[in-house]
Amino acid sequence: MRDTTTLQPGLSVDCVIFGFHENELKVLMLKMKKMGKWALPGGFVDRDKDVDTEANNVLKRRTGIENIFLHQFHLFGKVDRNRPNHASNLLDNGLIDSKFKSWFEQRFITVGYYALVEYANVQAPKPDPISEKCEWLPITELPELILDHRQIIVKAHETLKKELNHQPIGLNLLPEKFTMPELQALYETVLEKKLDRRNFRRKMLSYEILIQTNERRLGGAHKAPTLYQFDKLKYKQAIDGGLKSGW
Amino acid sequence: MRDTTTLQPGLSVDCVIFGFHENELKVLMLKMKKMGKWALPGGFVDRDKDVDTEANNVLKRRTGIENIFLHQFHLFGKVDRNRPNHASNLLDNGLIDSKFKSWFEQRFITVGYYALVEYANVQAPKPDPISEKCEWLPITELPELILDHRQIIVKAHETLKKELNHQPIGLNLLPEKFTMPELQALYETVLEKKLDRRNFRRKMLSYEILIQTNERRLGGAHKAPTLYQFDKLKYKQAIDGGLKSGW
DNA sequence: AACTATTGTGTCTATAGGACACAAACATAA
DNA sequence: TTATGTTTGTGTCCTATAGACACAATAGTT
Repeated sequence: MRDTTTLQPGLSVDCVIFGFHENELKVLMLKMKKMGKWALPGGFVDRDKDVDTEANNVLKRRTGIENIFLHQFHLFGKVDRNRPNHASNLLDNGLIDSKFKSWFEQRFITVGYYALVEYANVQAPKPDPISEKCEWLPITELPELILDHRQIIVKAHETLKKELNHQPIGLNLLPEKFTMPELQALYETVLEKKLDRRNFRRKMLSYEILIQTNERRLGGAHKAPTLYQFDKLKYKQAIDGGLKSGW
Repeated sequence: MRDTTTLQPGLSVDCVIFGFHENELKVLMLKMKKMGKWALPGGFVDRDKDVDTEANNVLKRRTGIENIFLHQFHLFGKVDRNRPNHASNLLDNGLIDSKFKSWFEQRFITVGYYALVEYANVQAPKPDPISEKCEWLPITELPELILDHRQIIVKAHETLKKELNHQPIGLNLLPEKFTMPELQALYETVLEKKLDRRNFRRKMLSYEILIQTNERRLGGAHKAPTLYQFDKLKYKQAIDGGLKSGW
């Protein structure tokens, strides 16, 4: 714990870090020591640092990744969101020193950010001193979370769904090369609904943001699908213009 | 100025209050005494009050309106957004007492909200003690604003454009009864582009959220347009489902 | 009564979206 | 080597929606 006098009082940042693996949307979470509950990676904001900067630092500290898709999506400002026993619980479980108790007892608001990262790029996520581990958890089966962190994740997911129409998110969540079925599985997972295989392909190709390689993904007992990669320039242009209509 | 000890330190709320009048999108602004610059209506958040609550209070204090469309859209968290001379300027112009100077010198973040109100319902907007007047200004010709308030308005306008596809905003910005050309003018103003008169009517009616009255707006040297009003129940359902595609 | 401006209504066409059929190809088993 | 199961790649049909545009109806003005 840093010297709290350099921190902006009552303000924190929490990051909902999304990854995609085995056809599941996952969130990077920390398991608190003793308490057993899970928490979003977060941080406190230095008085002399931008809020965005701290969000980037959180992402860097837990994943080692920099300069990746990271969007602020909501401020959670209810007065009782860390009341009434959060500080006491932290203290009782030996997670903070008693001299910091009053710091944690004050009313806290938190700024929610969501990040899209390539699952394979985060091999060994790093827990913080008060957490016993840092792991990917499927968004569909979350355990008990501290405070309003479940609500924060729900809101992040809702935002991601809406943004999907304005930003082809695949670039950030998928590896360099991927197949059309894999891209579709990502969309179906985020949107929580099935899409027609042939219509999906037609529409996705119509954006003209994909480059077809001459490689195929072998190994399955069926026709080997072609590998694609994003045309990053056209991808950026498509985002700026906004994708026409939705899914 | 309230006793600052009851306030959440370094946190404010600013409201971009949109109105529609004479085919212009307007924003309710305060003109600061002496300084001459204009500012968004804002407020400080009590330690024991929700942030949303203070945003509603700001709206109530300046317009007298309660329970109206009010959405949080962004937290502005750059460390230098009120630096370096804001507190000194306030003091030099006699707008604050010197005992509050250090309070205003701290780093401030602000939560942006935007509101949609019926212009005619705000006849005499109320200035606060440090403002000489409170008026509607056209969004297209804003004078010099304090701090990053221009940027906040731009972001609010961008958000409104995006939301327009998910929420038929007319209900909040127009009077009880209105004509189709008036509704179209609102859309054209918010979107900053012309729409085809006949196609607009067709699409708007297809939502089935309007009720046609048997009244007409007389006075023009031309065919008198029919007055419509919103079917509030269907309006709500349409919002929940999300309007199909955009403008 | 003629004129002007704007509203109300309808048509045509191009495009996009949803439902669906069939051939091609990779791995495995016979 | 051949047959089989499974999934990919491609194309068609139909409908809904969107954009461009023509013409009649009507309130006020001259």
